[in-house]
Amino acid sequence: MRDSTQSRIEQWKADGFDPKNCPVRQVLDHLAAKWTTLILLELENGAQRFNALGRALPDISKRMLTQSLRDLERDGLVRREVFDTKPPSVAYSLTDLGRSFLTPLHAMIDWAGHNMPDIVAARNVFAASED
Amino acid sequence: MRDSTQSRIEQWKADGFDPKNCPVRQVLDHLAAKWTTLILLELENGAQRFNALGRALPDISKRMLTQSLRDLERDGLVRREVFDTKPPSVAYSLTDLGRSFLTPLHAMIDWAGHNMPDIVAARNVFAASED
DNA sequence: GGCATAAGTCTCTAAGTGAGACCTATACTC
DNA sequence: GAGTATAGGTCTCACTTAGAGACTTATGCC
Repeated sequence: MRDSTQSRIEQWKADGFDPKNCPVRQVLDHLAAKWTTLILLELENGAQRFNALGRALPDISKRMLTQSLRDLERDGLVRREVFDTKPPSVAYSLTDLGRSFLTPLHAMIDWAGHNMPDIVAARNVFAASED
Repeated sequence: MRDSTQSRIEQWKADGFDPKNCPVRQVLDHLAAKWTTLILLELENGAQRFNALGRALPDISKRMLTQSLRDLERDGLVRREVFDTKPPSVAYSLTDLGRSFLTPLHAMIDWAGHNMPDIVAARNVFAASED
């Protein structure tokens, strides 16, 4: 096996990166969280309000919806706008940064959709081998 | 209070998908987990044994290493081979399926690396706005 | 004999998640 | 004018999950 491609992790270490404090990891830890990706997909078509998001994602609790939206806002992927209606309403929408994340996200979703049959088959084999 | 545009998730629902039981989500829940991606990256260069993986990923516990490897094995991304040495050793390596996942994974990592400055800037703005 | 190594398992505790009650303010319904 | 609904959350409690690290079983090394 060729060794011309050193692993990314090895490179980072060589560059003095502490893997425990890896910035890419910090970003991915947020973005790969269960709900954030679903929220981003839901916002792909345009701004949505808090409760509309909650209805679109039926099994997210308000608590986690709030928390996930805060994370996305903090990282600059989502914009939060408060409108002075009565009662006040809040709209969430993608920033340019958030929109740009959809490309790699869709790449991963497409991979999952495309390879689902193999994964299901592997799971069946694995389950069968456990008896 | 109808939504004017139909989101991708809405479309799936219209197609009879239960979002709670979405197969893509099941796959992504595993693959987007904290450790699985790091393990896959670590295996990119070739097979590794259990303890070698543990040393490469210094802040993973043995418990989670075992569990993550099992998940990856179950989904067919990683192959586990036991060698009858003394004491017996176990090598983990990527399957073709696992290797194919590296493409979208690297796309996401590249995005994170490339957009890190914007994210850090956004976090600073957000932290400043919290006072 | 005592220590190290292999690949885990087991237990205990700490942290994170989900369900859902509750909050403040306004407007509509009867 | 009491009740109900909507908005966008927060708060609490129960439950699940993750992390730290001791323990296991068999062998080789000094």
